[in-house]
Amino acid sequence: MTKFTDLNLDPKVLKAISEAGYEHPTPIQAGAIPHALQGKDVLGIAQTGTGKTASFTLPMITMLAKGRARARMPRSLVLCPTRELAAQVAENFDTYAKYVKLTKALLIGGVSFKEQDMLIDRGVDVLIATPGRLLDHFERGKLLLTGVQIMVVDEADRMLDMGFIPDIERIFSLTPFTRQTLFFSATMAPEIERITNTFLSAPARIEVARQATTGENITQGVVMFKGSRKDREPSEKRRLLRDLIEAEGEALTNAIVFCNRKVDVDIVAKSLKKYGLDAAPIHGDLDQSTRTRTLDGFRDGSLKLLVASDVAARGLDVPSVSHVFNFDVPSHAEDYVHRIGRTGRAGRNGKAVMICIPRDEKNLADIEKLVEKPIPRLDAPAGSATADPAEDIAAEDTTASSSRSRSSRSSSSRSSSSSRSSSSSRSSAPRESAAPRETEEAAAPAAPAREEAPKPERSPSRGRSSSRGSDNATPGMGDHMPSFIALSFEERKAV
DNA sequence: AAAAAAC
Repeated sequence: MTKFTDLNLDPKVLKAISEAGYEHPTPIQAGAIPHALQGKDVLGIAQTGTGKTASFTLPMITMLAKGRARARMPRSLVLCPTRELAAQVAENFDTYAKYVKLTKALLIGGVSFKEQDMLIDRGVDVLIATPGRLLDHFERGKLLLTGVQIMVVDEADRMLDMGFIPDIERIFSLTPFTRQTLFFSATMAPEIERITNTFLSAPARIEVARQATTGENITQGVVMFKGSRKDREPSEKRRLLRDLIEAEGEALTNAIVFCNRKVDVDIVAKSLKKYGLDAAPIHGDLDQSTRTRTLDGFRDGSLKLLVASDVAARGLDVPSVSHVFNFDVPSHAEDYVHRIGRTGRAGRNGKAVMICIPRDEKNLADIEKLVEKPIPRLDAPAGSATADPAEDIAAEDTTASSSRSRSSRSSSSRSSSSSRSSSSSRSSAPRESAAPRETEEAAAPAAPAREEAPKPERSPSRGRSSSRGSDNATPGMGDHMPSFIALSFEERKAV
């Protein structure tokens, strides 16, 4: 079995690796690092969670350890689709370049130019950036990319989804064509294939097949749900979500709740909070400091429920969560796999529960086709979905501004919009006392019987803090993806 | 149809 020490990495890098508790490279690392160190282009086809990030940071640090950066001319460039992902890569450099003198700058939107400019001015070895902000700096004449020796494109297929490909092509054209390119994508869509044919030269192609399929350690289920009336469906659906969450009891240590739309992320987070659950929203319309704070809180365990848009579906190195709830059926079947892949990581057990309303049945069918097996239907927890229609109108009221004047009880909960108070009431309170229901709807059953609830998975809810270095873990190892995801585009079409 | 990312 290959060890990091077999890989010709700088001794100082090896020291940092070993201090981080790693000994054996993951398949993508073992495959990519030797080629990268030889100066070859690399085409890595791998999911997040395969140790992909270290497969480029480790050789980069080794190669950049020699030489010095010049002002405004970064020696290497890493492009990421989202700000969080870029920040994560930067952290990875910090970890492994601990004993190497390397300067880096993180160029992402949502924060001030000033500090970024200062760093660039001084000269950086590594530039980690999202495309928009990078080009912004370039257009201001603050940045020269002609000194880039190594360029990394991370999560290229997601860049494609987000319409970044023209930017990427432009950035490619600003760097010397003698550069070394390390290119990573989870899939090889035709457009991605075209880019790699254009900008990579004779790349070593490393394709990582996932060992396990979705099933093994992630228990999946879907609750088919129809509102008692069309206009009541949203609030009843939120109630169902609460019941599903509470039905999990102690087995739920932390969870991500995915919604398809940003407004719903806000509404659902607000609704959960209103009922005493420890929840906070994250999506791209929130300012960067809030996003960072929320994510940090979720990582360190002080936040239990993260309500998220697909900003968090891919790539984020969130600690293994015990549960994923799909409040909405994702409309791209592949997103389902990415979302539920946030649980059951590193060999632990996870549970993924989805709510499907009639309108989403087509999308559900697409998902089942993609994962090649039916998702078991679950019964709603007893007492759910039948009663308590008018529930938390106030939560909706924040966004439905037009109807706001009509609703007499809307004023109570509007104030705290998205600010995640750092108050002490972080842990979830019992719902009876927490639900602020002074109105007549309060007559609805407060504590439904739970016998029919989906059985809580026995998940070994160990301390999350140790999640990174357990067992023989290698960076990011161990979240399980269905086998199809590792197939190339052609192979998948054939299925 | 929506999310993400630039000011």
